[in-house]
Amino acid sequence: MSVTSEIVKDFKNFIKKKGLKYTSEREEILKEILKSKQHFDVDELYMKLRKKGSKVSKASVYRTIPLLVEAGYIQEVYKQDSRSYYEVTLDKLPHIHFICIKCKSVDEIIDDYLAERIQEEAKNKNYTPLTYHLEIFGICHKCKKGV
Amino acid sequence: MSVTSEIVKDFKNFIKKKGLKYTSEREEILKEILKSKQHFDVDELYMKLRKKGSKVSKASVYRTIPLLVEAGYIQEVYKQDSRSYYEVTLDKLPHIHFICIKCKSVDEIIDDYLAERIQEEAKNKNYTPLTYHLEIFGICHKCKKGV
DNA sequence: TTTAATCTTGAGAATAAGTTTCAAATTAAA
DNA sequence: TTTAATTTGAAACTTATTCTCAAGATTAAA
Repeated sequence: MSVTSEIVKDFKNFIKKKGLKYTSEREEILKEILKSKQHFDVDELYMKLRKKGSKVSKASVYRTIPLLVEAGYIQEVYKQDSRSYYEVTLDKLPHIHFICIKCKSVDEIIDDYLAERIQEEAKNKNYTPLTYHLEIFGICHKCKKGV
Repeated sequence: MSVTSEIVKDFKNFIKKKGLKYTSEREEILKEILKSKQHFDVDELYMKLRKKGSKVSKASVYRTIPLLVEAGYIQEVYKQDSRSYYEVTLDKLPHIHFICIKCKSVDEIIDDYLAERIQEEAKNKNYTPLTYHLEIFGICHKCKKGV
């Protein structure tokens, strides 16, 4: 069984367990998202669906995203200009973004140790952590050299 | 000379260097912000100013904030419900925010080890780190118990 | 101190992401 | 099927932030 159909099956379960109804719109949106290899926002996702001939509405996209976040398939990675960007989580750990304040480039790393420490800190505070954003603002190598 | 008047003097210099004009509105806003001991958003700041009898407009508050960020006196610390929250930078270490997605409460800690590790990671990537945002989203103790 | 050029202001209109409303359509259980 | 409950699309709504513009303030020079 493919990874995608495995996830689709799990999502159906998740929806049912919540006493909700499994609809073709929800499945379409999930499947489209699983194809994305990069960050995406609602508009991009909606446009991709429309171009494929899907009749799904933007409202449904907005309504489905929180479900997918709750189910753990996607996470919000950053906000920019009052727009939220998401990405597929899968088993990827939330990662660190380095944002250069000069050239606006975004680089990323995954630091397992840091991830663990963050989980610990959350638990010390009696929080049930779901996800996190770590953005480091600074100046990248290229800009420092004046490239 | 007090810390506040020192900053006010520096800000005036900053404004002049940029070829802008130093106005009473800009000074009022800066002074009010310097009094804040906690996170604030534009609305809170605007309300505080109005209660004191200030005639400053919300538009001016919105226009002044980017200048204060650029000058380094304040920084955006997180966004919630499409609203930005700021705090006075001074020499405070960037800290971690725990944001409860249910009750919207924000708690914070400072973790020196985490701060160091973040600096290290940045240097490994050849970045010159200036500041960072670490936001952990989850469910707080109270909400988990259903209070 | 007057002038003139430029910038900033307040008020309200505009913008745009995200949410809500509601009638019609779909789902799911009996 | 029948029926109750949920979901959908479309459009209206909400709300933070930005923009517009005429009137007022600041600045440097005369």
